[in-house]
Amino acid sequence: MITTHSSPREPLSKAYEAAAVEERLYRWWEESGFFKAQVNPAKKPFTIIMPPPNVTGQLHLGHAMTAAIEDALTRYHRMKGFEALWLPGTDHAGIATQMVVERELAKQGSSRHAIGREAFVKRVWEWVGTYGGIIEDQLRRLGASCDWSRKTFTLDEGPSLAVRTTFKNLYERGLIYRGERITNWCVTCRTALSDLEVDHAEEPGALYQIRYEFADGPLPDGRTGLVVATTRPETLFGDTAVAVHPDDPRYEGLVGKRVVLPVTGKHIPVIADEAVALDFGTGALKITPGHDPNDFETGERHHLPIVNVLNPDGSLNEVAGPFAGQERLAARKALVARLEADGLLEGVTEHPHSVGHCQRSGDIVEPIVSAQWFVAIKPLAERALEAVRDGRTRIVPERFEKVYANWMENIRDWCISRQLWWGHRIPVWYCADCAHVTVSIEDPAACEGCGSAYITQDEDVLDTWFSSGLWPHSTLGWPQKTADLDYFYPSTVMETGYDILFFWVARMMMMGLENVDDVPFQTVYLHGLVRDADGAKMSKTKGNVIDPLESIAEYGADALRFALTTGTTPGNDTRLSPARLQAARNFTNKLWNMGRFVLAALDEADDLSGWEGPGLDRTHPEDRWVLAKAQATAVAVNAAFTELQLAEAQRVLYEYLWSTVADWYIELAKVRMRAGDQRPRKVLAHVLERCLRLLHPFMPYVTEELWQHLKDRLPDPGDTPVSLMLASMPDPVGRLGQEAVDARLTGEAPAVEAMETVLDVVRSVRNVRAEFKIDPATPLDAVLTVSGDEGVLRAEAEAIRALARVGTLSFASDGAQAPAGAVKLVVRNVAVMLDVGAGVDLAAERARLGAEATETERYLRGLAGRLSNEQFVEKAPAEVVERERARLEDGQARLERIRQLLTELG
RNA sequence: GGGCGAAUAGCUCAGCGGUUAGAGCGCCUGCUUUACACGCAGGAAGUCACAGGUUCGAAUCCUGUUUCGCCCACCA
Repeated sequence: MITTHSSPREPLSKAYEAAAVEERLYRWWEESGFFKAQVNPAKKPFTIIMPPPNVTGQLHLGHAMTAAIEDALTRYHRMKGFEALWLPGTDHAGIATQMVVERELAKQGSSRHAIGREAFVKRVWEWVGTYGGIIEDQLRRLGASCDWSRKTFTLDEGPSLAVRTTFKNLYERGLIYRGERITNWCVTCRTALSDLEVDHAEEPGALYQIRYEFADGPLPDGRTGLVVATTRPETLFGDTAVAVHPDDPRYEGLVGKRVVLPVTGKHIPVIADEAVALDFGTGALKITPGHDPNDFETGERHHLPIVNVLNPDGSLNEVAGPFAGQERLAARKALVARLEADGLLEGVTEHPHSVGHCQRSGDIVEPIVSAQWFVAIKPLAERALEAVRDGRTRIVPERFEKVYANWMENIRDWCISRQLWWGHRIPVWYCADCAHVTVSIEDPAACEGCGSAYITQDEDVLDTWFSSGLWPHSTLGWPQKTADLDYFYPSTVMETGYDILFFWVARMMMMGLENVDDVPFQTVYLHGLVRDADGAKMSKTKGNVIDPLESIAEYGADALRFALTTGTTPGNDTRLSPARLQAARNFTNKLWNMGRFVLAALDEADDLSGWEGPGLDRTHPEDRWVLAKAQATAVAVNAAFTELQLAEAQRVLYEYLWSTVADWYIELAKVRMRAGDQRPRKVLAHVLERCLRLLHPFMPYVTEELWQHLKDRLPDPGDTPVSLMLASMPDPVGRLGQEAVDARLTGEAPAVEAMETVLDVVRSVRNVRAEFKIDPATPLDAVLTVSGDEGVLRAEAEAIRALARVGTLSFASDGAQAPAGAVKLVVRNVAVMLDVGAGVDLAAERARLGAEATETERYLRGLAGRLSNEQFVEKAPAEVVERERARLEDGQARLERIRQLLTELG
């Protein structure tokens, strides 16, 4: 038996204790099946496919950010009546996971090669079995309401079938091909990489000028050779030509000559190619088709041979002669020394340049030529580009649509084969007898071409992102035509960090359109990176990492979620500091204590007659005021959700709850409740309950816990299911229409305005008290002079007296007069005369009021100027003009009051 | 070499065409006020980077400049 809350009448702890609430509630939610979604034609679907974290990963703030946003969206739409599916999963993360297990093996003095492929893969599965579930439980701690019954792993049967089906389809359409191409090679990971997996960084380097001697001896002008410039001298063993620009006068007549490759004595031709820059280096370019993408193309144009100089581990191979076996950077040093000794090194200049590094290992990436599998991506990219251009998929923030388009327009074929053992093995079999290539979804027993049984499967696995790219449809059952796919696809929102826009989002767009013939999601929401308090990227080596689990333990999951998603905007990085976590924690505590107060108020009520009656008594100005603002808050929160402005939704709720309800309404209610008025108890319960619903998507735990205590004691029970997460979202727009919400049209504007005046009067008295350093306990007598209706001020007299500590409050209209030494100030249309006892400096008073008059005059001049401007009155919306007129009137009334006081002062 | 973002109170950031520009933190002055010191009340603090322009109206839109940051790109 799971208890939903800490027992109805047990006193609540003075401070909110997240740890006492979170685990219990989560277990209850999950075991009750509240997170589950199913095909339901009666409802509209709302789908988010969770970006699958690495299966061996640990929760970091990026995940926490993702979870906070996606859970808020999911819970909100669930409460809005959508069939909300948030589908979790994990990614096998090829290189990352394999490296982790390889490191383990290395510690034991073993290696994957020592134990062999089968044993190694088994070992990784064991690892996944042990550590694979950790991140799921960490997501649970955040309160993630995802449907765990649908949890998927990229290597599961379904996604694997999707991978093989996609591979075969693309192969048959000619969009997947195998080719000898130049690709990025990581010598640490010993695998090819896609262009995206290479990070470029500007680094100090050197440009070596090396003389290649003419094979036929010196020229008539005395030159003995050509000088080439290179940053990677060790690749010279792979040079198969030297290229000059055809119009370069320095090298006129040299094309066709042969030069001698240093060390090896090999002869290579001088060729002419327009791609050579005249103004860089020496104008003579060594061509190494095996180790430079540009040279590879030049080589193709000139039919040059390709020479590979590197072993897979980054050491030089046998073509390097005496340098064979040396690691590439060591070889570089040794070769430079040798060239110098041979008198072939013409010079060395400093040359900072961009160097590619493997995203995973950090090692310098080497371009090499090898047989790899590629996706001919252009046709897929065109459709993906079109889908964003025509708005079928929208990217938030919009500026990333340009980034996306730019990448899609310049996309290059995608190298998808990896020389790893952990991943989806490429579904290709080579025949030993007929050389036929069999591509098959099922493991074939024989060659498709000749029936030979001597077939062997391709050794490589696919890029992890290949399976990730299928995620939005492979998790829903594709390639089967499932009801899930039909109902939940395309997903509503894809929410993830902007750093994987190309890696993942772009690939999902292409693959989704290709496989399902529809976009994978309607909206892409990109959040920024979480940085430390100083704006630095968090990293273990810097030691500035905030561990989300520690934050949850210290501040609570609600606080962490709130801190991560408040005061931030999509696509912009955000800084998280303990200060922000504290502020969020304080808010949860504030809410908790408001709840405690309201619950106590309900307990203490000695007469709640009419409690069950329909709706609330809305006659009292305080109640009308707080209810009108509650309504406006609900409207604003719903509007913010529509625009995916989660920070705004939370800001509005924070402000309403703290600044309106806690700071004022509760204090006002106390006054009336002490006098025996029961109505505020109902209003409090109602308002708090509405806010708990609105806030629940962001702070699921504290809101649910309070709601459980509150739900059976509501004045207007209406819709009270067993859990807050199943309750409906207050949405006045939906029910009443936008116009009806507008305070002016509902007739609430006068009540709201009048109450604001009351609050200002209270503030002004407090202000004077502080200014004159009057003890807070000393009551001050006050006289009010009101221009206009003073009904609300009279109705609120007790409130003013209590909150402002006024002794006798009287009205000038009753003939009351302030004593000669009273401090006089003007609040809106009210003059407040405060008896502060003896000793008011008349001159200072005159100066203060004079300054106020001047300021008000300046303000009024601005307004009057605007209103006397024909253009303004003509062109500005009537609403704006009207508002300015009203302001002018109010301001004039105020100015009059000030002037009158000045006259009285003499 | 292209592209993007940021520049608003001491700090971190909202606001992105219509009040005399806001919040949190920090700062100053007071408070054991029976929900909360994770709190309450009051206060100080901003030529919204700079220069032009569009507009009845600009922190907000446009152009340029400066300073940071990021992304993309095969310059040996």
